[in-house]
Amino acid sequence: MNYIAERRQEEKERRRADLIDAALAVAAEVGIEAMTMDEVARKARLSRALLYVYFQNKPDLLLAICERALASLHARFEAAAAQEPASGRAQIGAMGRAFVAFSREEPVHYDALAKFALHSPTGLASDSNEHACLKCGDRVHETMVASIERGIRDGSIRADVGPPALVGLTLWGYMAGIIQLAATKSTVIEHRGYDADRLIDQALRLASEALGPRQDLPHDRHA
Amino acid sequence: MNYIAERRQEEKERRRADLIDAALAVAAEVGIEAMTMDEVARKARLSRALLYVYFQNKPDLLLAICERALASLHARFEAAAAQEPASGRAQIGAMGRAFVAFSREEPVHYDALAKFALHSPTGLASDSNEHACLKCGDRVHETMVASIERGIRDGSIRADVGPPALVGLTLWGYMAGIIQLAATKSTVIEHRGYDADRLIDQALRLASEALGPRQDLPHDRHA
DNA sequence: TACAATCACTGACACTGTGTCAAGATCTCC
DNA sequence: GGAGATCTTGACACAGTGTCAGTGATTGTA
Repeated sequence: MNYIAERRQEEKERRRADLIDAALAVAAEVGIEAMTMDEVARKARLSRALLYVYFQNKPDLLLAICERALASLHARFEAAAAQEPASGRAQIGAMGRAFVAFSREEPVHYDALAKFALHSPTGLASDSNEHACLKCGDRVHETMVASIERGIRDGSIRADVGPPALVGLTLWGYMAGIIQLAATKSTVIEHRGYDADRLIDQALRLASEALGPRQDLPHDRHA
Repeated sequence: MNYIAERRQEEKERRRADLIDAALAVAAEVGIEAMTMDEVARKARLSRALLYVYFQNKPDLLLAICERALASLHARFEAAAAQEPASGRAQIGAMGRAFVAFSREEPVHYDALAKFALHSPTGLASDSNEHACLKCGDRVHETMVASIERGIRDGSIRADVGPPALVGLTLWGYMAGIIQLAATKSTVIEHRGYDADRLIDQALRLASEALGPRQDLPHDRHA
């Protein structure tokens, strides 16, 4: 019968999700770098071999984690946009802060993304986890672009800032770089007399000012 | 005698340098990720065990590569400052372009740094390679800060931009993020209708504008 | 020159982790 | 109850890291 295959499909997806949960749990304990396939399998109370039925290899499992991470980040960006209806620029600012909160509240997700960011996509099958990640990334990007376009329309972002898609990529790059710096080099930053929070404030403010109209109008208040 | 120990010391340093050269050569062939200690030893025509006399472990060898990378980057930054005597802001812009050139002309050095950037310093012995890296990073930072301070003095950078040290960290983070994005996600960027070069131009321009005086003065020309 | 001490160097080993496969266990349907 | 599909695993081969006892070369000493 057909509904049997359907149930099996659901069970498969459920188990896949469980395995990702197990991987996240292990990564939370020992760090994503030190996580081994064996520990993940043990945490899920399955044999290691079965893991390779659900994920091609370890990088593939990490990509599955990345997909979740990007989905979560996307949700945070949407929420950020929703809670700042004032202006497009305020939305972008809220997304910056949301990105920071994400990196702190979901460190494993964040670490997975940071690792993912190091590699170029190998580009192949459209059913791969990698492809799913790029799709998720697209959605995040679209969310940013929508707020940038809105900001240009409502005047909170200067029109000559550049093409919205390119500005979105730029801001993503800026924030990714800053957050990585703040997350991994806090001791160095403190050694220079500041701290991660001040760096992030500075970075958000500078970026926001860069987007805003050139002269200090009342509009420019909320940096 | 004493000069024997001295010669041995020199030989040791020479061999250490040779080993790093070998590592760089291997990394250039197979990528820094896939490089193995065995290949490095074979390239240097030594046993693998000897490698562990000169470097504690593989990460330690990578840190030695990072130190070289940072030294090279520092030299590029100094050169950038020297060739743009016009203004502090122009110097900073030149450093941004120098960073981009570095990432493209010394990909192995760049990759080592990008990997290094993922980890927090473990902070311990002051004779470790890690400590040497942080020292080198300090020098790079100082070079940036000097140009920022100069820019504030000569008026090419607005005085209320923030504390120079913090601005330096911010710009470093911005550029590191953008370059990583441009280097690893060029296919994604092209998929959105742009390319790595346009992203970099946009990022450099936006950052430079953020530093400059608020209204478009003639000064603002060289973005 | 002999011979001890120190240093440079290596082969072989133990260990950890990945990915694969043949075969056993379980489920489904006739 | 048994054929066939599907799920699951133990055991294996392999690759890479890090270590150490021991060999051989170099230096200082009698």
